[in-house]
Amino acid sequence: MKYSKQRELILKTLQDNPIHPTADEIYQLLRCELPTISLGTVYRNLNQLSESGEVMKITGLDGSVHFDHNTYQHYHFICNKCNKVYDIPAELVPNIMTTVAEQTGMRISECELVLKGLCRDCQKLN
Amino acid sequence: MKYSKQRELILKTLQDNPIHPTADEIYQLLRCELPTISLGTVYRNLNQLSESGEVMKITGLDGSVHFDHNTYQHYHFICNKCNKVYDIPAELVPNIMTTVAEQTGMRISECELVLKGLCRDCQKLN
DNA sequence: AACAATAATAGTAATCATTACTACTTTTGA
DNA sequence: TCAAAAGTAGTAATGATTACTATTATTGTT
Repeated sequence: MKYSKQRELILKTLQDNPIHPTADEIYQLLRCELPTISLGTVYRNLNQLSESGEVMKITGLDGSVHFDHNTYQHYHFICNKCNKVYDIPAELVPNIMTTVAEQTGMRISECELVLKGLCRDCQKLN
Repeated sequence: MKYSKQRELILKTLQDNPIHPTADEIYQLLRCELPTISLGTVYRNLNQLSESGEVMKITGLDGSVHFDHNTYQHYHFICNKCNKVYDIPAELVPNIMTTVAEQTGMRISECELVLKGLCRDCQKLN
């Protein structure tokens, strides 16, 4: 993979905005710094980066696709009210992959856990 | 929700084909029996049924959306090779929702777990 | 049984996210 | 310095899903 300023900025934007943005949100954020960047470039690079394991692609439950600079094994919680995406440390629910692998015989390489409900902030606002 | 023959057939098709079909696959299956049915009707009814909890919508990892007649709490495994979707009983990984709720303070109402890898059949074919 | 109100349908058009294409530009290593 | 390879911007194309509309089916009431 050859260096490009665009890819570097996409990765930086993702790291500076740990809000699990979508491809389009990253594109909007980037346009300030690099107004000529195209949405296709953002998609292409995010796909490359998630292929190579440098970023994490999050799908699930609401259908929209988010990206995460944190490639450390962890899960996600999406609030039904404010739509924020929260990180859930993998340590809270240990051994999902090994447990299921052992009991089913499947060879498991990826694991995506998405929980939904009300976050603590939105629970207060009742 | 008013009765309709279309909705009944969609639900029946889903029950008779526990292969976790997509909306379009259900549409194709139904066209034999009811050639005039439209794809929009299939989508509308699947969304209604998943709203009302009569069917389960599965998204995750590969982006495509599948439907499941089994509304009993359970998880899924998608094979990277044959793309089949397998059911994983919730009992194999117990208490995900309560554990995370207790430790984070989130109020959790939905939980989607999707695992990927190689199924047993595809492991043999090496 | 007839009837109005309401919800559902088929078929088509519109939308939205994502990918493909192409001529041009950057990077890289010799 | 230069050529090969990979990347880019901009636009067009694709594919899944939703919206729209005129027509049809269902349902509770006379």
